[in-house]
Amino acid sequence: MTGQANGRTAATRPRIVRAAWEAFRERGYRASLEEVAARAGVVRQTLYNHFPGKKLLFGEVVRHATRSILVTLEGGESLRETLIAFGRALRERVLSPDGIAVYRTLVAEAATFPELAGHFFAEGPVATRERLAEVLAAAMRKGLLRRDDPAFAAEMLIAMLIEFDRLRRLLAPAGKHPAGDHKTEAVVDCFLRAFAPRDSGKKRT
Amino acid sequence: MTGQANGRTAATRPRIVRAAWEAFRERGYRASLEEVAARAGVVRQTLYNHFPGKKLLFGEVVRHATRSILVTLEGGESLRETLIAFGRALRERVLSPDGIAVYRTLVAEAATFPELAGHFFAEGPVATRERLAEVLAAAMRKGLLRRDDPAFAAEMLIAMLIEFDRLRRLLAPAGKHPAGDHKTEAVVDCFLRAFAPRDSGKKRT
DNA sequence: TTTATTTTGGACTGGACAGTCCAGTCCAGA
DNA sequence: TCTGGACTGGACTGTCCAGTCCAAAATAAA
Repeated sequence: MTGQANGRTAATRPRIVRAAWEAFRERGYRASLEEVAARAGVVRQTLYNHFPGKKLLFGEVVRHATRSILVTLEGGESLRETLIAFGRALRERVLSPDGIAVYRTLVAEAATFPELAGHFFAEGPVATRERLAEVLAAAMRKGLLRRDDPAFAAEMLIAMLIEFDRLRRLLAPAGKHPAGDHKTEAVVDCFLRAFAPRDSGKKRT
Repeated sequence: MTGQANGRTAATRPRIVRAAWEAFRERGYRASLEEVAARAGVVRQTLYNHFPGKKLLFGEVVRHATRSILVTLEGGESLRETLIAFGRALRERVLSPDGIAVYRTLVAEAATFPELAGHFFAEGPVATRERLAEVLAAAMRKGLLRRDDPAFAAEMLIAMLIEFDRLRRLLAPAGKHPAGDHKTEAVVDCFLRAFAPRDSGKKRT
C-alpha cells in the first residue's frame, strides 16, 4: 500500500511529514491529527491513507528530524581550527529551534517511545561523541593533546559547548541568547588548556 | 478557604502533594487527577477542596520538587576538595530519579507553564552557577585559578559534571549508568587544568 | 474516454478527562 | 452529645481526540 511514485501521492506524503513536524515541534505529541491535516492542506482521512496511525507518523517525523540535526566534522588547518569549526556547527544545529524542539519532544516522550528516544540518543549525541573522539585520539597520538580517554575528552568538549545555552533555550526562551562565535572559541581554548600535553610549557597567545 | 491547621486537612494536603508529585513524576502532566486521588487515598473531589484546579496543583508540586533539588556548596580543605564535594552533591541531586523527572517535566511543559519553567531555571541552574561562581572568583583572587569570567568557568564545570549523564538517563534509561565518584574527580581535575593560573608550570601527579 | 487510485467531507464510536454538583457520612473538638 | 467542617461516592456535563466507515468527487495514467 501507499505506493509513493504516483504524482499526487508523492507530493502529498512529504507535505504531511513536513506539516506533522511543524505541529509536533510547536505542540509536542499533543498536537492533534486534525491540526496536522489542516497544516498539510489535507483532510484527516488522507493521513490514514499514508500512515497507519499517529504513533507511526510521529516515529517517521522524529527520525526525519533526528537526521536533519546531525553534525558534520571535517578536518581543518590546525586542531584548534578543526575544533572551532566543529563547535560552531554543533551549536548551530543543536541550539537551533529545530534542535531544541526535537530534544524537547523526545525528552518528553521518552517513556512512551523508548526506542525512538534510544535511537535519537545513539544517532545524535553518542555518534557525535564517537566521531569527535576519533579526531581527539588522533591528536593525542600526534602529541597535540595529553593522552587521556578520548571519549571522556569528547564528552567534556560537547558538554561545555552546549549545556547551559540549551538549558536557557529550553526553559527561558524569553531571555536573551547572547554570545555566539566568541563563546565557541572560549570553550575550545578552555578545552585545549585542559587537555594540553603534559610536559608542554607553551602558552598560546 | 482551605485552612491548613485542622487536623484531618493538615494531614490530607501534604499527602495530596506527595501523591501528585509521584504521579507527575512518572507520567508527566498527563497524569489524571483520578490517579493522583487514588495515590493519595482520597476521592477526586477532595483535591478540589485543597486546590482550585490541576494547573495550580501542578504549580505547587513543581515548586516543591524544585526546592528539593537545590544543591549546597560548602568550603572544604582545598579548592579541589571543595569542588569535588560540590560535584558529588550536584550529580547526586541532578542525576537522581527526582532530579531527572523534574527536569523532564519542566522541559516538556515549558510552553504551557513558562513562569514555572523560568522559575526553575532561575532557582536551579542559574542560582547554582552564581554560587559556584562566587567560590571560583574568590579562588581567582587568591591566585588559585587563572583570572577569567567566573560565571563562564562555573558554567563549564557544571556542564562537564552533568551533561552527558543526564542525557543518558533522560533518553536511554535502560542503558548502564557507570562511573560515579571517579567521574567527578576526573572532571574536577580537568577543570583545574583548564583554569590553572597562567604562569604555573606545576604538574599534578 | 475509461479506469484505478487518491482525496474529500462528513458522520459516528468509544474513551479519556477536567471540572461541577449534591446528598450523605465521618469525626474532632466544643 | 452535638455540630460544623472535611471527606465520600456517584452522577453528570462538556470537550477533545484517535480511529473507522462510506459514498462522492477529483485526478492521473492507460
